[in-house]
Amino acid sequence: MPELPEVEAVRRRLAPVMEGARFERIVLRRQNLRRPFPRNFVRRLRSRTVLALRRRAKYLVAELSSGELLLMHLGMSGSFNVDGADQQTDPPAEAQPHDHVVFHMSSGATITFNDPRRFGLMDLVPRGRIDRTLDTMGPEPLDAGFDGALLASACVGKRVALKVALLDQRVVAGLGNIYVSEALHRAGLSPRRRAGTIATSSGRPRPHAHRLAAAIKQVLQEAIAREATPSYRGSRFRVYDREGEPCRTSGCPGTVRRITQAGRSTFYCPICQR
DNA sequence: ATTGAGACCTGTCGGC
DNA sequence: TGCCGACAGGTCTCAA
Repeated sequence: MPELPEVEAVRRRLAPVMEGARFERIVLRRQNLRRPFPRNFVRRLRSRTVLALRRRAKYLVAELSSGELLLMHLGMSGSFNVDGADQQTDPPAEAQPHDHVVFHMSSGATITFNDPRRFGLMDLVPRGRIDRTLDTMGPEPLDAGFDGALLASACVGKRVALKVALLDQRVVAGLGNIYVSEALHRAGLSPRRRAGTIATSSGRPRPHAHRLAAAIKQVLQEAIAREATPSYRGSRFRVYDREGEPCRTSGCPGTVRRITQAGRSTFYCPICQR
């Protein structure tokens, strides 16, 4: 489930039981996820305190008292389960299939990472010299500095489809297949247009760029708000996974279409997205 | 340099 | 019921 809003929701759930707490015991149930765990993973975590739990794009970043950063990525199917923070008398939860990592924290919480597809990732990197992926990552779309001008400058001259460019984490950090479709629909822009068309040739933003940047922020903020509302019901998306259903732009007679771009499904309305 | 295709994994769902 | 292929919200690497 994890694009930026879902990862942010995970961060908010984990922060209270991780920040200020020590890793008392770490259980590794296998040696790798998408990649091998870093050398001495357990030893480098044990007895360290989590100073802060942050998010960068789709990564959770735990700042450790050792000066290292623990990077955690959920891949496609990763999730964290938290047990026992308040009820330390409860019996320990039964291990589930695909539980790969368990953190026993000094807060009393047991945090279990489960990931059936194992596209997830954990790594330890020195603070200050962040790894290649994090370093080359584009702007955080919810930061105040993210706007149409920044987006346009990242797209100048790009000939790839706008949809594909927005999935590129170097252009904007944290968007995934769902929210890209949603943002493009909200901005009224076709996923098929070349990315470079939101900027002039000199890199100045066209109006499209401002609309798109605003739509990205809205879509993400609304999703985060929904994550905080467990009782929320109803169809969450305007276009994603709605092939053949009516467009939800008011007054638009269009029908949602599904196409494949860069090997992934794109959903859009051919009438109101240009 | 940019771009597309394939790879990494398991689970689920629809069609036969 | 059971089997089989297509597909899934992410990234990385390789070759053109």
